[in-house]
Amino acid sequence: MAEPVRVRFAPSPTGHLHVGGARTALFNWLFARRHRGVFILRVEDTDRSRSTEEFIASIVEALRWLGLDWDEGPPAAGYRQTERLEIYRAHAERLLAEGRAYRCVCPPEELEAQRKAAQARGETFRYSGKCREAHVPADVPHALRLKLPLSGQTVVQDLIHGTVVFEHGQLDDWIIVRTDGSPTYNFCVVVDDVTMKITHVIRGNDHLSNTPKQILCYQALGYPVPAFAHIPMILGADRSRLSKRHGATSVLAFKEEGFLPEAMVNYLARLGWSHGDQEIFSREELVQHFDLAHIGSAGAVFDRVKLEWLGNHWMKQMPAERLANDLVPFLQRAGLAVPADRQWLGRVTETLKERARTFVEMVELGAFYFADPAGYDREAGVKFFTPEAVPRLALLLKRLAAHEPFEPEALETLYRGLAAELGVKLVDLAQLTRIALTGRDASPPIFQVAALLGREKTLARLRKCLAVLEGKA
RNA sequence: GACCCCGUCGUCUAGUCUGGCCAAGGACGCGACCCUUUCAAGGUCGAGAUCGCGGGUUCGAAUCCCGCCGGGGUCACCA
Repeated sequence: MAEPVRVRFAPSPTGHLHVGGARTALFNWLFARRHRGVFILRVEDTDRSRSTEEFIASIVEALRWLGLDWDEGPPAAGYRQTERLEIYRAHAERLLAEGRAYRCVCPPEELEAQRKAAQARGETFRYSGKCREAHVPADVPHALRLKLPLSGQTVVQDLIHGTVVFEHGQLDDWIIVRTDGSPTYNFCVVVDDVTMKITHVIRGNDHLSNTPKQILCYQALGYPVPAFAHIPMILGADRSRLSKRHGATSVLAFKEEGFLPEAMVNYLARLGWSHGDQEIFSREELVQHFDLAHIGSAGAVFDRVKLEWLGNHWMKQMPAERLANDLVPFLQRAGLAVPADRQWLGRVTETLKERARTFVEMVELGAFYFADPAGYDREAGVKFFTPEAVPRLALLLKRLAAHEPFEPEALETLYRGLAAELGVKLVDLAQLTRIALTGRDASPPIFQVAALLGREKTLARLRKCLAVLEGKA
């Protein structure tokens, strides 16, 4: 048996979890679960000015919602970079002692000037190496730079992109510790991944360019280099990196909209990864089939419409109890009374799930179950509130008052009989009833609606409608 | 600008490593029809890709090689 797989997701809490980060987390999680390995959550909060507790809580909430549980990480201590400063300091000191790093006192303003000059000349700025052999004494304020080889190349064996070669001439002695003593991101990542014994670094493609610098750091430290897999980025419709201007990108925003986490996970997994022609995956199937080999190498455009399709698909799969349960907060938010009868609510969701992609839509489509319609859809009224509507409603009221049982099948029999009797089509009676009961000309099957509403409410709404029509006449 | 990555229907993709089964398959979306008490859902059919472009190698290339073009990413004492 090979060494156990250990992977991590390392967000920096400077914002909410966005879909790109969520997919990175998902791929790591799937890889860990697939190989019975360990999934670690690590918080990269070294940027104290932008990192907040609120964002950490938000990211945790998003991961929980998606069902991506971690084996190691917060709230346990030791998984936040701000708690690990001593570890970075020790590693930096060792590099310095072993001559793999050196003190640098070049003033930032001077470097900035050189950067501008290089840019003007059309070149990439690289640190001159001025302090490399300067032997700066420890008692003057200094930054620490990693000493890189001047020639040769570093090869990244990427599990997705294959062999990627970087010339050392393109790299420079980068800063691992700032003048204020704080470690830099690239250095922390290496030290963390090494000390947490990470075996596979699965992260966004935007980090591929940083990888040779990091590999050189592993080597300077004398540690084995983990395997790398740089997954392509998620793009907006214009094929540039997905951002807020492309619309909702926060995972929690999709939760608020009422998407099922199953749909989100299914969608995200299929965005960039594939398993033949299969589109629908349960969490278990994903764990069973996921592999890095079938992650594509091209960026993928985020397609909300396809997510919505999956939203509807998973709604249809979900058992009534689960739907009833999950719908409650959305009812509350819409200001609708939450019915005490959960079983009744379950039956209501059964009639709604075919046409809803999210819980917000479900509430919107089924509001009439929980409150009397506020009015009647204008266009529907024009079409169905004809002169014949009044006598028809009156007749329906009369027949419905004593009809037994008040259930879909019996109601349909009654309606069909009445339609034949009046010489009209069923649809005429059905639509009239639909508008009276729901306020609109589109709803779940009307006999089910009536049965669910019960005789009392059904009659009351028909009566109300009749009154309105007579008042108008 | 330099370096790196990427390039199959509008979108997600199968196929590319191990050339022929691909005059390119599936899915979302779109159109039509069927079903039907409405709307959805479902079913059937259809439009939609000269596999970024140009050369080569080969009996044969989406698949191998070279060049070009296009898009994206990275170049901080940010993460």
